Amino acid sequence: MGSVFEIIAEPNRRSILSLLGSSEKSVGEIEQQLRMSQPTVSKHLRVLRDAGFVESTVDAQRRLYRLKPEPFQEVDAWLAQFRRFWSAHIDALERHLDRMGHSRDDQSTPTEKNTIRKRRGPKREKGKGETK
Amino acid sequence: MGSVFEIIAEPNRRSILSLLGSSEKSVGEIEQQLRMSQPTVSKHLRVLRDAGFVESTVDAQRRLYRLKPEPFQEVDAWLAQFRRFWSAHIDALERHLDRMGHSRDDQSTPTEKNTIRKRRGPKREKGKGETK
DNA sequence: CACGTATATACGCGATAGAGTATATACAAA
DNA sequence: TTTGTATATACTCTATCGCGTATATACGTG
Repeated sequence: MGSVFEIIAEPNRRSILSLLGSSEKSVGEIEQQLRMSQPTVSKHLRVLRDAGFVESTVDAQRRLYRLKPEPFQEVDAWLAQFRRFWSAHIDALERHLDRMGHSRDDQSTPTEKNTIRKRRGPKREKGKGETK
Repeated sequence: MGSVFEIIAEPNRRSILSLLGSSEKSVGEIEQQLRMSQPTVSKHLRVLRDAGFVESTVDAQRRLYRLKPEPFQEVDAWLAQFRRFWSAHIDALERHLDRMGHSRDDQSTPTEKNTIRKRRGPKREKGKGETK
């Protein structure tokens, strides 16, 4: 599997990562708390480990998995190129997040606003709302 | 297509987003600069617009696409839960990012670094190495 | 050693995404 | 209107993903 983005595209994998965010866990614990089948958990963990998101240590028959930071930072690095851009739109953003029922406890940068509208003369119509 | 993560999982879409990061562009410009076929560009733009990553205005026969900030922030919000975790590992992280430059489809990381094996019975060990 | 537990892997299946080709639509200029 | 340009969509094909089922492997205990 290619990039870190493809890795975190899978909802169950994101759940696993979030779960491991609190503390390291065994496969069985993950299986139980997330209500996924054991093979499914193992396979996702395999993908996550190959991608560097997690690492494991052996404890008797158990494997304890925990997060590794690097791939997250890679995502963050990609996201960084858009930060300056969205910082001017935080208000609209909050509406958006509220609407989706997401909790946003982030700590983003509030800074300048560079809303550069460069529309020209009206041509004829507007029809901007294409099918949604 | 479900989440924002699935949207940005596609490499061509990430390229489009990065390109639009500099300034708004028409389909033709994207097609040319990224060397993708026109239908491919249009379809990706459709996906991106449906997901709220971009919006378009009409300029004669052209459509000018530009970024919208909300979905990026959504990704950022998810990432936030891991920030406190990786901040302790910045040094290792930088090595990681340096090393991987930008190569795709690479997961060569030898994840078997500190595998604390505590078994004692020699049982006929099979390749614990992750076959990939 | 046999057994139970914990985890990993193999295999087949159904769903779906992305690309290519062809065509449809919108608009402008002649 | 006809033609040319710019973009969107329909359709088909192929590859891959994620799951379930079944089995293999590893380990501790009796």
